[in-house]
Amino acid sequence: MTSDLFADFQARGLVHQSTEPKAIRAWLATGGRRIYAGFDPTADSLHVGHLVALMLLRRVAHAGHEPVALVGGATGMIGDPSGRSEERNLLSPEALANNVAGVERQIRAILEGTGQRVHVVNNGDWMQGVGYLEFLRDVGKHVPLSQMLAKDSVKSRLERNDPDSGLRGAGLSYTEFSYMLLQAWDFVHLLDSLDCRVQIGGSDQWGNITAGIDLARRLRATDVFGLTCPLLTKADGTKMGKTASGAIWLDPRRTSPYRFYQYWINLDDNDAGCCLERLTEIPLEEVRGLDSLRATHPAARDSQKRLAEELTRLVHGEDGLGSARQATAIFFGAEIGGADGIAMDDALLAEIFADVPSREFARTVLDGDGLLLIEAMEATGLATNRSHARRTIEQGGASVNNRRIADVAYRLTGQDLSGTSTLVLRSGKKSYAIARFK
RNA sequence: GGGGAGUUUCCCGAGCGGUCAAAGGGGUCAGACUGUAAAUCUGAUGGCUUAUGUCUUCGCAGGUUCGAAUCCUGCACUCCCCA
Repeated sequence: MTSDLFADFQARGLVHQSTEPKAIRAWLATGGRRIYAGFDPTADSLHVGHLVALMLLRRVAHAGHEPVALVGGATGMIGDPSGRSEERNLLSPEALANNVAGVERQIRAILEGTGQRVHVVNNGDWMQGVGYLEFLRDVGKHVPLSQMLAKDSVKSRLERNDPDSGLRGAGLSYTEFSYMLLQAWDFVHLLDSLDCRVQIGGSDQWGNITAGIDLARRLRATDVFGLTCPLLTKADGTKMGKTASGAIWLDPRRTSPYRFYQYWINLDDNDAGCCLERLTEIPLEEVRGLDSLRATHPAARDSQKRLAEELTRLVHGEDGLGSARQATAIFFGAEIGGADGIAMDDALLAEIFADVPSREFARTVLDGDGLLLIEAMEATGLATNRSHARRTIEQGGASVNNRRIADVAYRLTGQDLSGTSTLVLRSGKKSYAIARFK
């Protein structure tokens, strides 16, 4: 099965720059080609910002080609200066190995199931044994300094002055300057080992990609291609996937499926369209349909719902999507436990309320008269003091297991537990706290 | 060095010697509305206990008063003007 991948990319707004569009298109017209994108292991998990590249590789696979995901075990030792204003801190080899393992696992999880052979390679594997002198002779000799200096990633950093000394060009070390040579060599290596002739990446990778193309031409006298996609940004200019509380990660231990799901649900109307195009595999006609629905019935937020559903399923699986939905129902007021509420056990509650502050009490405080709700609210931090807690209750803002409690003198007893030892307190609409009784 | 103005509860900013826990605005917290948005509207907003109670607050330290955030003295800091 082969389709016009290049045309598909264009239709979905995924082409920013490319070398020889006609040649790429022709090259991709035959199935079984190998196309690569690189991922730097700067953390043990990828985040939302990496989704565009991951989805590009999935499209590659669906078009009948073999995706090659390169994890930068070697380049991660150096740090890519592209798109950064300051020198990076170097990672320790141990941290890097851990990051590589985490990133590889995530890439495999997302690319498998496409029915295509998936190559996940680590440039550390072929760079480890290469000596410095050897590299300078085999690679460095073939790269003109003028071209290296002309790259935007280098130029912008060279123009930067050191804030303390005012020294010109203090913003880029020789180490990071050399980064592009490594990435260029990766391309040549993948050309040799896998006959991989296309590298794709974000628009900030253009310089590194063309460096590889030049090197391949000089060393192998053969044509290879490069393609970049626009960096995904929000309509207000801020980065996609960043929130006030940090990045949205793909690892559920860093960002729970619920929060991941919520990120997309809350996406601004202006940003939903391009996300549907670039981050999902929803057919374009359907995307257009959602676009017009969004214009006519913005309140229904079909686009956001669909986006959240597709992406949560992709990243966290059907189970993750299920728990995200359940958590959503509960977060937005569904009653927990009791006759009409959603049945819950401690484990499920712990997962759903993973990000919520919690507090442990002795089980015995629930015996007899029980624990004053006011005290529980203060102890869990839902209220800064007892007066605040009392006020909240008086104004109808307090609930236990999502059941509103308006009685200031209410006392919590064993009857109020929703799991075997857990109880969910809420103040206002979205401020939750967990009380555990052991 | 000389002259003037100021320092108020999270912030800004009113505060007649008693009726000031202290106007008003912002913020914050709740409620209503709503698209889990924005805007809007309502209530609350020192602590403790919940009553028409009590304790702590108005730069710091003293003083005058039955009684002061409000008057006096000294100290600290800030701002403005003239040199």
